[in-house]
Amino acid sequence: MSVDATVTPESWDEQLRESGLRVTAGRRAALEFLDDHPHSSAADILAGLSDDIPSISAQSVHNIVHDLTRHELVRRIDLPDSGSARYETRTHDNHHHVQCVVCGRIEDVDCVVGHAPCLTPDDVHGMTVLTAEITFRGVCPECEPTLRDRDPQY
Amino acid sequence: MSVDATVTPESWDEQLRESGLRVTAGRRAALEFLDDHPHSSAADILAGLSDDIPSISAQSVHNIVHDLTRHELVRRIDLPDSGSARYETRTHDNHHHVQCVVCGRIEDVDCVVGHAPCLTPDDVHGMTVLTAEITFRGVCPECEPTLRDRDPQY
DNA sequence: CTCGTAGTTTTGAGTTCATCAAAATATTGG
DNA sequence: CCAATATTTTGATGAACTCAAAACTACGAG
Repeated sequence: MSVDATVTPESWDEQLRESGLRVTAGRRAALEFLDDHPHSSAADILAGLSDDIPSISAQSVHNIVHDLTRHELVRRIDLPDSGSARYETRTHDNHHHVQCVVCGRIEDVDCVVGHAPCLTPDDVHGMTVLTAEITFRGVCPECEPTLRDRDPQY
Repeated sequence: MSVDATVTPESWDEQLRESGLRVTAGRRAALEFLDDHPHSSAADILAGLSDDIPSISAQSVHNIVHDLTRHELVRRIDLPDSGSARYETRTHDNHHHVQCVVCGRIEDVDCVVGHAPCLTPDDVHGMTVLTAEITFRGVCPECEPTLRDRDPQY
């Protein structure tokens, strides 16, 4: 499967250059793939890029997402029961996520209250809060019947 | 190092039995240790229990925290840059966490707004939301000087 | 346009965290 | 105290990610 070309490919090149990163086929392809497939794991990215770039290696993908994360071109997400870290291209809009506890499916949720970091807790033990990441956990429509079979109380 | 005995040890036994779990030395010790050392990793627990229970193995610790998590006697936390999953005994009060992005230190934060799940997002893609977990990320007082040295903009 | 340098990718090995399976052991109801 | 079964232990296995050095490539200088 190849990536959708409707997203202007040049914009990634510009963003890479603006971050002081060199433009390589792997980085461009990873950004395009993540834009089309948000919440992908490193393994997902490797599988998605292997057709276009047969030489790509798992380590390269790890290097790429690591570098892109450090320069905030992608955002890394760590969730329970997901096996591995996920990545997405939406980096500066302070959105959040819903995760189905049954199938693990992840979807975006727009900022809940006001502006980033969205919430102002009382006692943060003297820490300077930079961001607030919210993960809603629940059950998606497709999984509710499954859950009801196992646990009629729901 | 041994655990603090001010927390009634019997209460853990009761909670284990109420959950249909057998009372074993490992489970009791793990609960006591986690109560004194919240946000511990499996490795932390293993190290903390080895003095009292020399025969304990890493696999036993994984079994224990897995079983206790399933029965909601402990809660598992997955955070970025923490290396491994963390566990804590506060399970039913819907509290949240602050994490220092420099040293990784984790502290508790009490529920921010109203009742659990604290927040009601607009579009959750049809999912039934059960919980909302908030992770604040920031810099703790001890690390701010360090950060200023590296990045004078802060 | 060519070359050189420094940033990237690749190759290969290694580490950590966690899971699976089966044998040994311990808990608890009877 | 015994038996049934849950739990721990032992050992093997796997997945995700990191580390290090060699091969390669982007891109600016000349």
